[in-house]
Amino acid sequence: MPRDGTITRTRILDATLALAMEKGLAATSLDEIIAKTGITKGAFFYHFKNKNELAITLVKRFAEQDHEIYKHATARVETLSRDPLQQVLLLCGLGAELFKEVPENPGCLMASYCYQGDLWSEEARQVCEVALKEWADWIEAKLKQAAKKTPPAVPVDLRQVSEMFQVIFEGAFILARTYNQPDIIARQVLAYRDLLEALFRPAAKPKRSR
Amino acid sequence: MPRDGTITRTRILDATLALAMEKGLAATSLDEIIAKTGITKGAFFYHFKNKNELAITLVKRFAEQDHEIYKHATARVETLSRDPLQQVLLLCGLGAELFKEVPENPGCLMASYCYQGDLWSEEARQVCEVALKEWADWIEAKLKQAAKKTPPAVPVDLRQVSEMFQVIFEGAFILARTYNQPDIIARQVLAYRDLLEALFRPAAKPKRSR
DNA sequence: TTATTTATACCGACTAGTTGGTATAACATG
DNA sequence: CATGTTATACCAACTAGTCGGTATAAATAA
Repeated sequence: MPRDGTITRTRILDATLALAMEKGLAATSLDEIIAKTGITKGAFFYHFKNKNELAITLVKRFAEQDHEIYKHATARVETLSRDPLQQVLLLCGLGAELFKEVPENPGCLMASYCYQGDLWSEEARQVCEVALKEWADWIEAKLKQAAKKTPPAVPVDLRQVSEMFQVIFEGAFILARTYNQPDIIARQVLAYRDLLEALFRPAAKPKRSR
Repeated sequence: MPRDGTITRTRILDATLALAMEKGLAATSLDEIIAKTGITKGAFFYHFKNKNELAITLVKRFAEQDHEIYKHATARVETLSRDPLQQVLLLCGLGAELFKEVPENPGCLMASYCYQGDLWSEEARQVCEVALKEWADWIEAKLKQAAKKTPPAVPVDLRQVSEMFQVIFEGAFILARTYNQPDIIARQVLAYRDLLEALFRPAAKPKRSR
């Protein structure tokens, strides 16, 4: 056996991810990827049959890592509290913490893909959809439980409120880049948490009840 | 005066906007833009000295149009209600309406730029920042007025809550593309509106007050 | 133990086509 | 005719992708 090729493969993916976050994968040439990885054309095309396969492999890995975070985070908050609403609020806190000490160039590969038609194949789309859905599903289930105990202060579509979790992240990434303020991500997630808390506040007692 | 060149100029910008939304400007070649506009290289380079100037001109025009919508929408809701909170809630309703009958490929040029480093010049960034800020400023002012009348149900950073308006849009665009459901944009804005309403609900009366 | 085979992993020059951009001439219109 | 507008022809640099060949190291055979 020659030396382990999965190392090179991983290095290619890492380099590509960094470049994709910074300038978009569509605008990144293979030559740049190759240079950053420190390999040659030949090596690259040994591991990936073309740029598109690289794109899909990369987003799949991204989705897998997201899934790991999902599993870890939900498990964690479920041990920290038994109350479903508290679990969701804790999840937000955890999410904010993740972006407190901020990565170099915060952003989402999926978002970057979906504004670059070349990469936005149906296959890539589905990978992203599945990755996003599991978060919303979990949150929705929790909020529905919470709503049984404490009815929301106003009538709302809890599915939308759940999906908003990711809407916040995706939107905050963009504002963080536009304002050049990475900490906006954590702040937005915390604001979302506060709004959830307000939603599930015990309602104001009317004049007299029952 | 020879024939009017501003028509061609506008046609170039329109064609470019459509392509940029669909596949990203970085991945769009000048040849495609030229073909879609129905002109030639010579005409193009008469109007724009290079692709980058086109990019900046385009985002500036986008920001101007955004500004027009801002002026129109805020003026409208300010006539519809005298209550600042209601004005914000109405603005959300208006925003949702705008995306009810949905444009071809909903999305935000600014978001598309900020994931494509080539285009993301400091100049472009500032144009976007100004465009985004005016919305947040207006909403923040209104919410602060509202907070005087009715203190928020939980302590929140009203600046973040205001900026969330755009966070919702930007994030919803991405989810709309990922889920292939354009109506998610209107739904998210409405959910945001509902959360705001919950936040400014009169607080539950404690055992006894004053 | 040593030589040979075999499969994986990698190299770097090459190609066919595309890219953004230029030079220059033709055309339109006041 | 003068100016603003558009067309044609072209280029150098870069693009993704190919191809013949090499290095490595484990498995096998002598």
